[in-house]
Amino acid sequence: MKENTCTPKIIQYDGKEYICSLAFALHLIGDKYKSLILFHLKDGEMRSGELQKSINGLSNRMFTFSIRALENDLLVSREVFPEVPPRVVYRLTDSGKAIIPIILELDKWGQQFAKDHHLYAPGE
Amino acid sequence: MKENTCTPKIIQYDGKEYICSLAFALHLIGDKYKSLILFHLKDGEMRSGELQKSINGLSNRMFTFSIRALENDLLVSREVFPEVPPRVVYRLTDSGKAIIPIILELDKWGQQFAKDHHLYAPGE
DNA sequence: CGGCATCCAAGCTGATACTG
DNA sequence: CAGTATCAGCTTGGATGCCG
Repeated sequence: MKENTCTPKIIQYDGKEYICSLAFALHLIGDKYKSLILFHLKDGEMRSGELQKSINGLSNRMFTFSIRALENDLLVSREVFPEVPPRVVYRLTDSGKAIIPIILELDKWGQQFAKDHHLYAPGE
Repeated sequence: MKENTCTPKIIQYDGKEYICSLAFALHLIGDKYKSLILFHLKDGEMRSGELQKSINGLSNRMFTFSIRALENDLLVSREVFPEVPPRVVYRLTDSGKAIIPIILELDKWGQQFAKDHHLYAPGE
């Protein structure tokens, strides 16, 4: 096997192979909306609709898709209350909580980069 | 504007809009191969072919595409030596170096997750 | 209210062949 | 050696409509 990949251990998950833990981590949270969803759950549980609306430009389809993946990957847990109308609440699991500091760092880095390169929209 | 996005400041870059610095950061490094490339440059400059071969499964087309984007985003710099055959060397810029610790954290998190959930391929 | 299914357009990606 | 061009298949993601 190749010795010069980041962490040269093959990870098998959900029928796919990842060449290293970094590639795997990116699969888990690197999608367009996944880390945004995790970010918004950092302060505690949220209702489904509330969570979806909190992310600008997130369609219902992609929200369902992303939150299912996060749930399946055990980063988020889902609780359904048997009421009418139905109520669904999402919260972070321990693995999900563990990644929040990294996401915050990434956010900070993005801020710094945007500041350094003057990318903030005028008037914002 | 929405108040409840992660860092509620619109970033404009390269003709696109990002709802927050986290979404922007993920655009810069969240692709399948970009952070792997950055990771492999962390210990110093590398030649083009050497860098490409260091990443398992990276086609020439995607390597060119990714490294061009990283260069355009000022995370990587490129130096061409006027020789025959040609020699091209890539290295991290300061912005690129600044993100390495975050990538390392992400890698570590992925390792931990894989360990916790027994995802490492047998015999690896 | 929560969320699934279908359709379809747009973008991504690998294979291959080619240039300086 | 480094990089580009073209094409075809797959994936992504939004819009819409429907169900419990």
